[in-house]
Amino acid sequence: MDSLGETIRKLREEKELPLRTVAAFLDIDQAILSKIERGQRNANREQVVKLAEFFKIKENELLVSWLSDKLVYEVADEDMALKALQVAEEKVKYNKSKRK
Amino acid sequence: MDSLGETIRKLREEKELPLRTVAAFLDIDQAILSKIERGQRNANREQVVKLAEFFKIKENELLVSWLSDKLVYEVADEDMALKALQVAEEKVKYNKSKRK
DNA sequence: TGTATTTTTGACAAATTCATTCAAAATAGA
DNA sequence: TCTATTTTGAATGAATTTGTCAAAAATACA
Repeated sequence: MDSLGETIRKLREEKELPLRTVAAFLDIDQAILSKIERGQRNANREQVVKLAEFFKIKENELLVSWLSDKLVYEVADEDMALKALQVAEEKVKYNKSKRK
Repeated sequence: MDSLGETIRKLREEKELPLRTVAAFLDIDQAILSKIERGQRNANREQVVKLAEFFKIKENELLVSWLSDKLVYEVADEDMALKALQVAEEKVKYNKSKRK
């Protein structure tokens, strides 16, 4: 149940790399990466894709992790969070079938 | 499977009220309400609560509709949309159990 | 038709949020 | 302690959101 931040921090620490190295690859300030790892900032799509490339993990897995983090953030503190997520699922399924 | 906008437009038309009337109750310009009804603008929490009050419907139902709209919007155009919603659900459940 | 009413649109401004940079402070390890 | 790394927060600028307003478009209906 790791967040994107926790996931990439673990990966980075496994390889014993400083923030600097990964940040350079992403072409961002290391302060930003530090914040992303601790969930204080949102990564953008491009950064997630590059992170997957850097750590050689499946891009889609990391994208799901990133997207779901954003969703959780969106409904945080709402009593109706779970219900809203379930209804959103229905809506997405409905839209999908409608588009065919 | 109605969006918040569709829901409140139907309610307003049932009662044959002009945008003006509902907008006045919400204390917003009728242009904004027009856009909310057609999904071009997001309502805020306060407006949703007032709309429920105005139309005398359950506040929670309208909040779920509003929240789920935002979630759908967030994952729109993403292939991983459904998966992300499911993972987000797991995360919310996990956080809930953890907070106890 | 013509007229009144309602709805939609888009330009604009204000307010708010968001991302980024930077340097200093805190932390960790030898 | 010395050094490298990480975290923090203030400052800035960019981007997004929010609302106002007036005109245009659509609608209703005599």
